[in-house]
Amino acid sequence: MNLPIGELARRTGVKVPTIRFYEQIGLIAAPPRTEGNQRRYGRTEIDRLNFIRHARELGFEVDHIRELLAMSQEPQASCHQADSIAKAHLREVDRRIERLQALRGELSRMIDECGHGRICDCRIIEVLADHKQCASEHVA
Amino acid sequence: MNLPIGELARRTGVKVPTIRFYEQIGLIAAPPRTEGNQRRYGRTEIDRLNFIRHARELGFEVDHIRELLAMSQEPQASCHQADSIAKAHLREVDRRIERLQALRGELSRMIDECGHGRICDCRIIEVLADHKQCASEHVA
DNA sequence: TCTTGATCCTCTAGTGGCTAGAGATTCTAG
DNA sequence: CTAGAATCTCTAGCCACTAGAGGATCAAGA
Repeated sequence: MNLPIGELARRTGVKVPTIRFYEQIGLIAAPPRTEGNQRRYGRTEIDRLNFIRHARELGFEVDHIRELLAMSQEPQASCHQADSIAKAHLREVDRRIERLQALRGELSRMIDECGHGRICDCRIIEVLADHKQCASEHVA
Repeated sequence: MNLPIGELARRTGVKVPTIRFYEQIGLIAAPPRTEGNQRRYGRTEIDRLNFIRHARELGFEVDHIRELLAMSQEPQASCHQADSIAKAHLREVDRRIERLQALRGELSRMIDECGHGRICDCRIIEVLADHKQCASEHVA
């Protein structure tokens, strides 16, 4: 192993400055250095970064990830905490999906109704200008 | 009209500091002031802020909103641009929904699989650590 | 051994889209 | 006229990075 930071970045899909940033905020530990002061990483860090990247992609906040990581390091602890973090997160994800789907509907209606001509006939501008009644008698 | 900033905020649902911020970044024009240097707004600003707020709620970025606003000001122009901004945005929204739904599935599987015992039996950490095969032979 | 150029280092500052707070001034209702 | 609510400007903070300057180090080839 003994990977330089660039190689770790390549293998985990986390960018070099981001890895250093994660070290700075204590999300990953400071690794050993070469004589010339360069970081060298091992298996552990690949796993840990993959964990972090995946969790970030799933929308977990850094503080949650920190908790999860801490928990994963004392396997004798109860997983009740991890479970409830995940449940809270699931609720949040459901809320987001709901909101995005409503938004999706509105957006595609906007697009459908666009007159494809001049701005003055375009519902996109119109709809955005008027929240209360998003697609009704307004052309006049 | 001649509304003070707080009243404008109340009527548009955009917070006072945010209105000032929008002025600062040039999203809305600097309004006339009273002798005592306080901002006073009219109809125009109510409309414009409603437009902005609605577009932000729909997830449009400020730069996009800027373009849309500019377009709305020359009604003889083509709405092709507005249309394509909205379409690009719709695609982005679709991507987000997709990813959130994948996440949803993973989260609920994680929760189902959590043995409610010790961390070492809990898949939450595990599933997040390993993207490729999210729920297979890994307990060992 | 030397050189080259890719990679690495630290540090500061910037991003987006606000939000919070200090400390001073102005407005308005009673 | 006065009290207190609202306003003003300004700076700094938030999150999770990202960019760039200016310099050091590493690995491979000649």
